Amino acid sequence: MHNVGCLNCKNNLCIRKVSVFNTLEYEDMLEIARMIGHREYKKGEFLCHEGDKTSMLFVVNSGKVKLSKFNIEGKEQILNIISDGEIFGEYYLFMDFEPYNFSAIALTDVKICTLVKQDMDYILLKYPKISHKILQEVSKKMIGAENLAQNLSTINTDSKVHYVLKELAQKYGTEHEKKIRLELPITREEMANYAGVTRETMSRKLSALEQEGIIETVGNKIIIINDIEYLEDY
Amino acid sequence: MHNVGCLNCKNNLCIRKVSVFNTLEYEDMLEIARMIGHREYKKGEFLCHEGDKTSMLFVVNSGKVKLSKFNIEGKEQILNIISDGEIFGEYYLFMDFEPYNFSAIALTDVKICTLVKQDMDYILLKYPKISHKILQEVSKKMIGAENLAQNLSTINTDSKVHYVLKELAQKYGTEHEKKIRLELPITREEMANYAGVTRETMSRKLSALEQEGIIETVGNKIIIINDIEYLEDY
DNA sequence: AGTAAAATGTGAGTCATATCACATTTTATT
DNA sequence: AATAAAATGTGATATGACTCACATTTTACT
Repeated sequence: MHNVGCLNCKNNLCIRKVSVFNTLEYEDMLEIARMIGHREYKKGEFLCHEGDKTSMLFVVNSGKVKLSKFNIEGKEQILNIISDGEIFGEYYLFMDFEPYNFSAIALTDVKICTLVKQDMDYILLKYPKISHKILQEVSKKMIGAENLAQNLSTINTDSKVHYVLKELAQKYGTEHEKKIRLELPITREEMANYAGVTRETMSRKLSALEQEGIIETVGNKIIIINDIEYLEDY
Repeated sequence: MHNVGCLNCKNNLCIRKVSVFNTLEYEDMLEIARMIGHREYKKGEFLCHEGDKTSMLFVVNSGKVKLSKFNIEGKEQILNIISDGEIFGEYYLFMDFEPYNFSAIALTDVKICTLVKQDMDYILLKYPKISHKILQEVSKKMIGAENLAQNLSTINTDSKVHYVLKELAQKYGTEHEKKIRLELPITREEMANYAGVTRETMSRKLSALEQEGIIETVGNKIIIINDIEYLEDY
């Protein structure tokens, strides 16, 4: 981790691209920008650890971050992937002394803006609209978490793999003539850790889908989904 | 389902026992009470179905409700159990036309108070404190959902069973001389559907725990946990 | 109280996935 | 460009939970 000055945001307001803040007046955004701390992390670095007690809001300015939990045997479960313009850690702003229940790990080199709880308390009081925006944000994530839980509870491994493909396609896919081009932000192993299967199983299931013509792989980082309906209908 | 008048709440303000509302002045609570709809459901009835598009806040006045998702094969995954004084459906107040992603089913005969989205919009505007309270509520549930997801991702069936016992103990257990008396609001099958295992596996694992002296069962509805530390340490 | 229905316990067998092992490919680093 | 490190693919095997079946117990209902 590397602390950098406010240079990033002076001319290029990071919070402007964050939906939680972007309905504010420019002057109000400037006020908030003054409270923001800036950090940079290299790929693979931890932004926070499960169990940490510091409460702050993380704004991803550039890059991607995964939120994960690790069980005793060290197995990772990815909960969410956060891209630039998105936030995380927001629910700890409303609970006192509750330790983080996840770790955040940089998937790429990232630039992060942070807001500490005390400042956020002030901001929420002064701009009640933001509360509502955050409620929308948390609500959406809640539905995501519950869908993930349902997916993980299935014994059907195929549908776990399909689920991850659908999730990634929705967030990182671009449609071209009924096909979806998916630029993967994560490795096969991480796809497995998101789906709740082993790396080997993920590898085998993707091969099978390619055999059937449902998907095509281009190297390791791109997947073309030929038949998204097949994945959805399953 | 059975619609009842406001009788329940005239003399006995249901929202008084709800943390989201109970810091308001009495007059304010009365104002809100006038907007409240009242319903009663028999055990087993659905309060809402996954896919429903009506958005309302449910307040459980008496009884217990489970929130579940069902996959295509009909397998149930219980997401949460809501007791009297608690609310659910709150995250749909902040999203437009988003269908429910769970079904709610009465575990006992229940009395429910409801607030429709339009009224809640007014209430949130007039009493901004409530937004903050709801944020706390949703944040807590978010952590619960993520913990559930992690639990379901484990291949270790023992730890899934332990997880459910710990969760239930925390909510429905009473401590007596280092032992925890747990009055179960759900059946073995539902415990299994919460843990993400089959009924048979749940049954066998509980028998094993009883063999080892970790727990004792008293009929089907009471479990005495002799060694909670064993479950926590695992 | 008596009967039907639901919930629970438990044995036997199957099978899909985790695990282990290792070759191969891709990516990162100097 | 060369080398090391990481990621990926794939075969063989084992294992443990799911499935099915049915006896038994508990609960609900008239």
